[in-house]
Amino acid sequence: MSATQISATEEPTCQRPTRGRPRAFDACAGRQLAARRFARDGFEGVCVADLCAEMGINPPSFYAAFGSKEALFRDVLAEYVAMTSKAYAEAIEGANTPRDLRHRVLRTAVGLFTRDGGVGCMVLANLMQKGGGDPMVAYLQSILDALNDAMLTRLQALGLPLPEAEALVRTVAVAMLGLSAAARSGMDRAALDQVVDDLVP
Amino acid sequence: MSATQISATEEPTCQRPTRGRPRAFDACAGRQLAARRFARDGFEGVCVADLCAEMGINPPSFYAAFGSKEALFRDVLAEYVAMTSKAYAEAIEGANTPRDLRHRVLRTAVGLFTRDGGVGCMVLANLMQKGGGDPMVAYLQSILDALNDAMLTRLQALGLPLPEAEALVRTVAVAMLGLSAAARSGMDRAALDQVVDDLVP
DNA sequence: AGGATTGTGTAACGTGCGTTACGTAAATCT
DNA sequence: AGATTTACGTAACGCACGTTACACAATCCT
Repeated sequence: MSATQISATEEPTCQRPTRGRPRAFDACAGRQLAARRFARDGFEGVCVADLCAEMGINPPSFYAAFGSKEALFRDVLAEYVAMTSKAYAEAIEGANTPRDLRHRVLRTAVGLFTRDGGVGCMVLANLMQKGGGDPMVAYLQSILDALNDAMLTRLQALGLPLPEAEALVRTVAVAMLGLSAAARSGMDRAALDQVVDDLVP
Repeated sequence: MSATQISATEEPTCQRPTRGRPRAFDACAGRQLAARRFARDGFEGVCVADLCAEMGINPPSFYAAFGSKEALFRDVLAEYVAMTSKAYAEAIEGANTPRDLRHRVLRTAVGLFTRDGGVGCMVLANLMQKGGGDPMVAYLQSILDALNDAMLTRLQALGLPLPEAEALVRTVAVAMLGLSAAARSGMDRAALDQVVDDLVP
């Protein structure tokens, strides 16, 4: 909900105004670079100076292009959520039994977590590293809640009673936390897939 | 290895010199408080000023008593590792089948993670939040490696071939990462125990 | 060409953090 | 009592970080 949060500076497509001096760097590539770093190191683990250095720009160019560190994070997070939630939705809709849902969702998660060099989940990584009082945590948690609700609804539609469905959702959530952390720490896709098979009886 | 790292300022027992002005605060209680915060928020998520405020002291007293933030972290981490590794060793030794080992270790982990208000694992929480280049990560990883080696040895002693044993160790490691993060985010012991039962077929 | 608009580089500001200098207070030892 | 040892409180330092002022450069519109 509250999906009317608009990018602070640019629309999703990287079109630029036709007047004035053109940019000397690729802002879209910069966003991708930032997305990778935010997923790997978390919001607090990334500093603007490093991002600027990796993009080959100076701080004023960064702020002109992205607004602020937090605005950039919100942008790449929104794009990440849009992409991944679609993948999870397909996994959930395609599941025909509770066990199948568990397996499909976890396999999908592994596929997402091992993209881009195996960096884990941007949402989970930031949830795991932030303190409870942070305002951003509420938003990250709401993203997770949406996924859990989707799983719960599907499991009930498949005939699973509520208590068992909730327990299964918790199990999948715990497994995803572990898979994300393991992917970030370097475990490769083959090993993670084997772990999923081992975790889904 | 290299176990001769000695506490920067005090021996494990909280004995104090008999001369000079006595302390106006309980350093042992302060260490416990710090241990809880380091496990919950990670090394970087704790600031010295907050610790001082919670202990009711000023920074110079903190440094006189504990040496530095990092020295205090090493101290409480060493104590935590000594305590938990004993618990894990008992779980591993008491296991009679691979499935039993898996279940015992994960149950032990849940018991440890839900102590002290459900704050997760101090080692895993800090591993998950630190970047790869950090020198402290190597030490934290070596603690994990020791646990994994102990599991691997026991599994082979139980007759499990190496590839399967390694895969099972990876599965347990991933599950522990998830359980620690879930405990930190507020999942209670009953739910976590149920998750463990669900993850151990 | 000349003005308007947008981007860039240098250099700095403010804040929060870990840490410490320094003078003062409270205990023990001779 | 005086000297010595240890701890405390105030205040500050140095550094890294997010962020911005300001002057200059490059492009588009008329």
